Amino acid sequence: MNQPPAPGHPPRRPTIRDVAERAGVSKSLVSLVLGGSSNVSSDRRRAVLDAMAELGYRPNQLARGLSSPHSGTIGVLLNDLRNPWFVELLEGLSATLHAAGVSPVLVDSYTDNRVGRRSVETLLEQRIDGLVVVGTTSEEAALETAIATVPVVLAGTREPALPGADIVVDDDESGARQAAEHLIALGHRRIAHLQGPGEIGRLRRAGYEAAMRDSGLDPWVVAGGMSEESGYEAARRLLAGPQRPTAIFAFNDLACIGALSAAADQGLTVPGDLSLVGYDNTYLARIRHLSLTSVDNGNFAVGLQAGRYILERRETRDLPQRLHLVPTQLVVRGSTGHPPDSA
Amino acid sequence: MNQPPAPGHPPRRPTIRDVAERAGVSKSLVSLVLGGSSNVSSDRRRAVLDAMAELGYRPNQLARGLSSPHSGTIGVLLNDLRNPWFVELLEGLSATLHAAGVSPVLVDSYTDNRVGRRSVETLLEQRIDGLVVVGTTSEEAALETAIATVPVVLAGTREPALPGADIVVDDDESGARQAAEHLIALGHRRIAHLQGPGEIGRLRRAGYEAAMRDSGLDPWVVAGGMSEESGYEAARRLLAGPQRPTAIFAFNDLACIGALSAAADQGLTVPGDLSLVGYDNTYLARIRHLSLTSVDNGNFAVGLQAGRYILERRETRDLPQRLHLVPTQLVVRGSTGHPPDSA
DNA sequence: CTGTTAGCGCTTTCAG
DNA sequence: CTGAAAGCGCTAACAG
Repeated sequence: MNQPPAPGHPPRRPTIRDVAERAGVSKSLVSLVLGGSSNVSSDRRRAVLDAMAELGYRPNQLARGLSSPHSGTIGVLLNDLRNPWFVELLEGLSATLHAAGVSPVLVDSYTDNRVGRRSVETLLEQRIDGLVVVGTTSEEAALETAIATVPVVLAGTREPALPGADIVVDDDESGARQAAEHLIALGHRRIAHLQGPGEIGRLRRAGYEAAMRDSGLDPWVVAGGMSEESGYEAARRLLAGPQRPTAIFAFNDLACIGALSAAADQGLTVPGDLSLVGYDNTYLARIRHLSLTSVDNGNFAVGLQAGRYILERRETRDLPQRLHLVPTQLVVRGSTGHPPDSA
Repeated sequence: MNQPPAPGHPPRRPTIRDVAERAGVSKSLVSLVLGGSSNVSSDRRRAVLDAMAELGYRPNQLARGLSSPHSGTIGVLLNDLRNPWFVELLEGLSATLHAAGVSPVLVDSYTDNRVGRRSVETLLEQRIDGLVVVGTTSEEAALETAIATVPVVLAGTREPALPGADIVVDDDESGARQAAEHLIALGHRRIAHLQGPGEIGRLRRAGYEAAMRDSGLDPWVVAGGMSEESGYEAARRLLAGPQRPTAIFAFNDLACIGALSAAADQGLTVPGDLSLVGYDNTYLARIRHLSLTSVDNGNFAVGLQAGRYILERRETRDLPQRLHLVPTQLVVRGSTGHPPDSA
C-alpha cells in the first residue's frame, strides 16, 4: 500500500509511533506534546522532543487534518499575480494566520483559469478551513458553492456580493476624496477622473465627485479601466480635446501610468502641464522614473483584519456579515503640482 | 472527534461511503471510479457519477494522500511576489502539472520569512510529492534537508547548487550575448554592463564580455544589483564619469529602469543620448512610458520543462541531475537606437 | 467485475 | 498524568 519495504535503507518517514517507541512513551503522549497540551510532565515532554529531533520527525498534516476538525490551512485566492498590489495584503494576512498556526495555501485564479484548473474546487478538496478572496475574481459561481462549505472573506474587493462573506477593504470613497482634494488644493479646476470597473470604481468615482462638488467644481468622469492600455486610451482622448484637463485622477496606478504615456505622446510634461494621481500606491508608483502621487490603501492592515475575520469564522459559523474599512493615505510624489496657468 | 452531531441539518460532508450507498454499490467500486479505473461497467460508473453529483460529493484529498503513495501536490517556492517575472513560468509549470492531475501549492518565501514561517518545512509537512524552486531563494539550508525527502527542481535559477536537483533556466550567456550584439550592431562602442548577483550574474556578464571581445571592444563591467535602486546608483556613477557610455546593458529590467531614471536626472534622452537594454522582458519593459528593449528568457518554456522534470522524478528517484537550457530572444523596443555621434 | 478487509498517521475519548 | 482503542476518508490488496 505505502512505500515498498525498500532494500537498502528504509525510506519510510518516522511517525508518531516511532517517536513514542524511541522516547519510551505511548503514542497518545506524543500526540499531546504535539498539540501543546499542558498535561505532560516536563521530563516526558523533553524525552519526546528529543526523540523527534533525533529521528528528524515531521508531523504529517494530512493525517492530522483527517482526524481533527481543522485542516490547519486557509485557501488564499489571488486574482492575478501580474499586478502585485496585493503583496502587503498577503503579508498582513500571513502574519495573522501564522500567529494562529494556520498555513495559507496560495492559488492564482488567473493562471489556473488558463490551464483549466478549478482553483476553488481544488482548495475545497484540500479541506481548507476557510477561504480568503484577494481582489476581484471571476470565480463567482465557484465562490457561491464554496461559502456553503467554508467561511469566506473578501479582502481588497467588494465583489462578488456573497451573503455571509465578510468584506475588508480600504475606504475607497475617502481615498478618492483625498486625491481630488489634493489636486483642488494645488489650484486645479479642470480635474478629470478615469473611472474603473465595478463597485470599487463606483465608490472612487463617488468620492471624487463629492470632493469636486464641495469645491463648486464640475465632475468630469470618463470611462477608463484598470490596465495601462485603458488608461492610455482614455487619457489620449481627454488630452486631444479642446479644453484639456490640468489634472487626471486615475482608477489605479496602472491606468495612471497609461495616462503618463499619453501625456508624453502629446508633448506634455508632468507635472508642469498635467498632474496625475494614481491609486494603490504600488511599487510602480515608487519607481523614480514614474514617481506617481498615489493613494495608499493600507493593504497590510486589510490583510491583518481579513485574517482575524477568517479565524473567527472558523471557530464560529453563523456570524453576521461584516464590513471593515481601512483608512487610506495619500502619498505625494512627483506627478502632481500646480496647474500651468497658476505659475 | 469530528463534526459535532449538529442540531439542524448534518454539516457532515458526503463521503465515498454515502456515494456507494446511494448508488447501490460498494465502497471500493466508488474508489475505482474515482481513480478512473477501466474495470467498471459503464452502467455502474454512471450510477456512481450520478450519486456523486446528487450528493455534491467532493473527494477528500487529505484522506487520499494519506493512503496512497502520492499526495497529488507539488510545492512551488516563489522567491518574491513583488517582482512578477515568474508569472509565465508559473503558467508553464501549472500546465504540465494540471495535465498530470497534480496541484501546485504556492508559497512565498519572502513573505513567509517576514512572518517567521518556515516555508519549506510547512510544505514537507503537507507531504508534497516534489518541490519546484522558482527563482533564487535564501532557504538553502531548508532545501538541503528537503532534497533528502522529496525531488527538487530549480526553475529560473541555478542556485543553490543542490546535488540531485535538476535545473531549468534560460540560456543566460547567450541572452546576454544577443543584447550586447544588438547594441554593437547599432554602432555602439562604449557599452557598459551592470553586473547582477550570483551565478546568473556571472553568466550574463560572460556572454556580454564574449560579444564585446568578438567585436574587438573592451568590456566595461560595473557592479550593479537586481533592484531599481542599485541600477540607479550604478548608472548615476557611470554617467557622471568623463567618458560616459553610449549604451548600458543592465542585469534585469528593474535595474534598467533605475538606469533610465539616472539618465533622466542627467538630462540625457533615451535612446538619443543613451541606449538601454534590460533582461527578463517583464511587463515593466512593455509599459509604454518605459518601453525597454529586453531579453526574453522564455519563462513559459522553463516552467513547462520544470514540470516535466519534477513529475519524472516523482516516479523515478535516483535520476542523474539534469540541466535544461531554454533559448532566449531579444525584444527590441524604444530604449535602444544608434549612438549619438553616428547620427 | 465486486465486496471484504486492512491499514495510512494522527487525534480523541475513556479507563486506568 | 498515561495507555488502549476507535475512527477520520480513502486506497489497495485479497478473495469471491
